[in-house]
Amino acid sequence: MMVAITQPRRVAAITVATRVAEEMGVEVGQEVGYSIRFEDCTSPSTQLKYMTDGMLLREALLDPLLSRYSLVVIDEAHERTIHTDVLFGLLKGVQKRRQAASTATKSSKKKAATTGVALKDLQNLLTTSKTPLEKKNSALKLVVMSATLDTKGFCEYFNGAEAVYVQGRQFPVEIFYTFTPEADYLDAALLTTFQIHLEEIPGDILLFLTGQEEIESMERLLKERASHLSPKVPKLLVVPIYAALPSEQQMRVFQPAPDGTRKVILATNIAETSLTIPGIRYVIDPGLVKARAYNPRTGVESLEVVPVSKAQARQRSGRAGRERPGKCFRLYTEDLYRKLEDSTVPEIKRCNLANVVLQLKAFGIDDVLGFDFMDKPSRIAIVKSLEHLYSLGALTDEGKLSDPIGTRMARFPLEPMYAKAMLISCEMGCSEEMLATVSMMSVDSVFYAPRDKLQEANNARNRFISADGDHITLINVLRHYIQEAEEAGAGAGAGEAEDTSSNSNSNENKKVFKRIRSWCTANFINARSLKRAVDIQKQIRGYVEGMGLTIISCGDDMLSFRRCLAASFFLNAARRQLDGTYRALASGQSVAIHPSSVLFGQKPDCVVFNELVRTNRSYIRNITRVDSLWLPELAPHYYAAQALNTPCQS
DNA sequence: GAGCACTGC
Repeated sequence: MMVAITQPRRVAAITVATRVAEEMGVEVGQEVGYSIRFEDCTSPSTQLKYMTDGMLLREALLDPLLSRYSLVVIDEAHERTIHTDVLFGLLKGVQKRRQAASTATKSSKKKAATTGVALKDLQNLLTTSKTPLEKKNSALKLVVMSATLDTKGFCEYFNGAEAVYVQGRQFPVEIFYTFTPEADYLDAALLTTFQIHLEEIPGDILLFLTGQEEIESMERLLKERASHLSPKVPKLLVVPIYAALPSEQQMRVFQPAPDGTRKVILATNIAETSLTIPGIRYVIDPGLVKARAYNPRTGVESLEVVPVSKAQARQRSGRAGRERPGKCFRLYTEDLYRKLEDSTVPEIKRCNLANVVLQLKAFGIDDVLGFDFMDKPSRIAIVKSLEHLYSLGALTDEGKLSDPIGTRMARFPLEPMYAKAMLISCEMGCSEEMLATVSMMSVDSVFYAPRDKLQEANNARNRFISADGDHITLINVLRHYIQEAEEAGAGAGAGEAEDTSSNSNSNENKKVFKRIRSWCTANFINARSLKRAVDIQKQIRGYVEGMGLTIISCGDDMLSFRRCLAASFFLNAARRQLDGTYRALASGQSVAIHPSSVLFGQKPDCVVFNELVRTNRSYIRNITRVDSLWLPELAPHYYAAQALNTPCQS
């Protein structure tokens, strides 16, 4: 039997597996391996399996007792990802069932859950548990590793499990607060940066900001001020980093600054946990973060700038003490720090639960409201998700998973609405187009539009534009990309261009990769996003075919495809009002077409959309024009025919 | 004519 160790992120699973394999003197993929989406690096001899928490959830769908594992270790549990929280509840249930099965043959039982365990304890657990675990249905051991200060909550949730404390390795970081609250934190950050630069010993600065726009404007300000520095003062090198930045530019943060130059990194939360930048001695923390918020009543998700939690503030300051002692400047008062929340609200309480509820139903948990969550989402959020799934036909009138629709939907690694769209498209003869659409919808925007080259970027996008809307435009991008990749690779698939296992043709592959990359650059396309979309497309195609369904293209019959979009996304339909604004038909709220849409300024009568983002206004994005009469025709259970057959006045 | 933190299957 194996040991599973989960991580919230893919890179973490790979790097920890690699490190452990190295220390054990084995090759990664043998005794020690990892498993993440699109990449399974394990073998029959694998005993320690590092994986993303989402991957273990997927495995649990196929093997609800996790019978291949004797021990599951949940690492970084304090991050409380949505996957971690669902795993908690599931694993408690699995423990109970396996315990019951094993106590039928054995009488004495040890406590199974432990919080915060050192590696050597872990090894003890492994060795001592070997013999009894050879038996089928033996008890499942569970270790939860968390950097949280409040272990009580974890121990209570895991039935009074014992806590083991491990000293972390970290250099001291001196914390400074402001004496009075700052009226303008950006101005304060600017001043603090130069104060450090002029008064402190060498070492790079990490400044946390809330988003791309803030980073871009701070970059301009810092560069402008730095150009006025006296020539006697060391130079200041400003480097931005955020997730949407193309990877070539992201790499700049890892290059050491030239001698006599101090690097200042302007980062979003990406530098808090996802990546570690060497050379940081100073951290500037304005104490704010842009976080996802969810209003279960309206079902609208939004991004809002909110104060960080104490745990986040500590995580940020820790970034100054990874290689040597450092300093952290918090741009708020100590009193304000004391008033911050202890920890960030778990993700499961801040987002749409449609997917979580669908997965739970697929596990056979019919009473989702009674599920043993460590932090329970609000009742209304769960009920909203149940209604959503019911509208999509995933649930029966009794609230059970419908078959085959619901069971098939749960198998797709997609949002429920996209999963349903795939199923509908197979019946409507345009599954190839829908496959491209859901793949493109599942990744960050592939259009890269830097502010200084906006016009050029828009011109590039015009080459792909469809007058019908964004979905077909995105299909065009994907089609062109795959064509380009095929021409470049002469048979090599677009997705494989980068990662070939054989070395004999690696030069050939390098050439292919280079050509594709320059095509992306020339067309202002984010290569990372598009590569991901191609990977997803391949994976979903496999799932569809695995269900015995066929992928067929409607060719140029985009009318059929748009009808299919209407049939799939009827819950996200909007109609133009007399005053030119739009009304979302399901919620009744007033929305506007986002300026990034190809339909912006086109005034279509009726549209379906995939995303509603709330900023100053509520904007809909990724939109296709449809005929309002299609809605009652294709979704009669949702739209009464008479409600929509009055033409819109224009 | 505006702007989307970060993950994950």
